[in-house]
Amino acid sequence: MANIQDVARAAGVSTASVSRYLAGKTVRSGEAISRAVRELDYSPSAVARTLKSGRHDSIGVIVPDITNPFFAGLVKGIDDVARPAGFQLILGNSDEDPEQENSLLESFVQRTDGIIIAPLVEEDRSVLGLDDESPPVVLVDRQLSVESRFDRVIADNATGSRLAVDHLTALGHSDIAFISGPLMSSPGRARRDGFLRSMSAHGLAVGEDYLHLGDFREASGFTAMNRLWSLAKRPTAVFVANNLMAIGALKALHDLGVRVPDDISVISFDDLSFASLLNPPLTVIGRDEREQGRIAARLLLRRLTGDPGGPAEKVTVPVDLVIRRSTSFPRSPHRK
Amino acid sequence: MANIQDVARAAGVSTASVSRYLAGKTVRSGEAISRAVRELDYSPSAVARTLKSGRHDSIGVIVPDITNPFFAGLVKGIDDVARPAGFQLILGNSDEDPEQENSLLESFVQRTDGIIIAPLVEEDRSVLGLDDESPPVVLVDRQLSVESRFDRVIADNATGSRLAVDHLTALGHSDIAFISGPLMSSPGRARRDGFLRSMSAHGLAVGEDYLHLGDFREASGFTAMNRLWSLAKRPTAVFVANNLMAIGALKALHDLGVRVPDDISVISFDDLSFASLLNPPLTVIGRDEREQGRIAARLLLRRLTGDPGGPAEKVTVPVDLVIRRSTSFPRSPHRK
DNA sequence: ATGAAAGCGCTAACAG
DNA sequence: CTGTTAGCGCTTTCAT
Repeated sequence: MANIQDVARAAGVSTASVSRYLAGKTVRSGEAISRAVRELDYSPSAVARTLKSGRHDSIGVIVPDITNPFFAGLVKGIDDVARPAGFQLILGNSDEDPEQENSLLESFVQRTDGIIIAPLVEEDRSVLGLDDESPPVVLVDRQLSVESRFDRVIADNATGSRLAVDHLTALGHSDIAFISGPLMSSPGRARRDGFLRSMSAHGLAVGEDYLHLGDFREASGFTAMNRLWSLAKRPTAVFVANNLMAIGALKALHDLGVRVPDDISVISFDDLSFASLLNPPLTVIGRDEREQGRIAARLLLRRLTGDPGGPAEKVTVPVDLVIRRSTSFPRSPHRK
Repeated sequence: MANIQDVARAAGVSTASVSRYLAGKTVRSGEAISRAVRELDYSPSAVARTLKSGRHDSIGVIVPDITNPFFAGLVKGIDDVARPAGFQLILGNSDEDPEQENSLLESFVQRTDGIIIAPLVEEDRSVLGLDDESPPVVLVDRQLSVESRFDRVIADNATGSRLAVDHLTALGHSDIAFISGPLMSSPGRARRDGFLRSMSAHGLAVGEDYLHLGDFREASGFTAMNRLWSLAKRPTAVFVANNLMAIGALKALHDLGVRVPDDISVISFDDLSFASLLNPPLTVIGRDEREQGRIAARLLLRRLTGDPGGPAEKVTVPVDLVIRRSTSFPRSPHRK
């Protein structure tokens, strides 16, 4: 591989001139350099460049589950604004595993100019352990409990839960179960708290039986739904804290031969591109994840290219209720 | 940020000793170095290390669409084997755009020890332009037309198409339409060729009307299906070349009020985790994408840690027919 | 086992 | 505008 010295020699100039030429500055012998570059098929070493300049021209994104369409959309949104700004996107999938998240984060701190991350838990030690030397970090979809030194863009989870409960109660439901995300994660907790608060605002109690803990993955929704249906007093509606668990729950009901919404109403957080194709089409609390990604990227770019200091900013993105066919008024007797 | 010199100074040794200590070699003053590292919160610069050693300890993966569950699964499979082997995964999404693919590839050539890519087209100039200096590359899911210098792992697309056609004809269909992927991509072409060949093996002709070109994305399946249904002589079955286009096609049929499989049978390439939840559950040609990812990763690791030379290997992964409910014998009259 | 020193390839003062 | 030069932080001979 040719290096800058080879080019300088071939063009009969100094390496500095080549470097300047490469940086787009006007150089007297640009012609000759250009030719030398072409003939030697020279391309500058990004590693050396980074070592010297400290710039990577790339930003890192760490998500808990790239398989989740929500995060896939988020990433696209980030790409929408990062790429035109001249930044490569580098993706990492923590797979809901703190160790992987930590190793990804450590790696990205060294390899990127800035990081956008959806931290696994509110007390995320990896993120909290970051010091001033680390590149700017913005939190997306999930936030931390104690710290507020990071920019962040979060969905309005409390309102989302309220919309779901309001919808269900308006239909006449009162026996409403909840399949929660992990309470260590900020959306997990916020959605559950919102659910509980809204229920009690409606004067409705929620028994232990009706509160199931999941982990945001499909299998846990499946398990929780099976448990729910084995209860002596079955719920007439269930609110599931995310899309993947909702799929699991739907599969469980399907296997059980339970009809939705005839036997039970189902509503979930997070829309899906194919939600309308499901049987039945799924009623959801949706939001614009791509826009959420764009906002996060803009927040990060501001730190990168504008004022690196300044107080941390929190932006909340709205959610909305998308009524499809998986919810209706309670129809069947729901005792076993 | 402390550097190796600071540590050496604090420990009263040379930088060489620190470097050796870091590399896990036995050093006399390991104790002192260890303390210095801890006190200074030292962590070695990956960039400097790479510049010197040439190693990145990471491998790059470039896929056309991270939103597609197939590729998401593939990436997980790669991660399954790359991470235990000590390699970070770095993901890039080319978004079916040759320019993005090229920029990603150029970047990854500089930042990784090896690359796994699903090239957009068979005549992929970015990949074909790679020279001996580039890190090893393995092709996954899609291959190139001319070159065979790359290891690759490909699905048995021809068999997949045959299984689909056999299934449909066994049900009694003869008016079978096909929504194709881009013919510039290897699976696009292989699946279409396989379809045509199988059809003629059954003595069935395929009119121009029944051959629609898509781009593997949802919207194109939607459009194609609408066209198909506006034909004077409608097909009684349609074979869609991938999962995303199948979703689009299903949406079109749904909007049109067409019943599946009563009015038309639908089968597609690529399974989906939620295929059984669709209305109706989708009959597909499936394969184990995660395993496909694992194989690709193993192929790459062999180049990285074992024999870098050796002839390129091609492995073909099997496909299978998963019969659900979207296909049945032709029932309704299908003339307009 | 250890230290001195060269150098990976580049950029950015600095002096001209 | 140009060339000289000093590193960025590390690994790795090469002597010792």
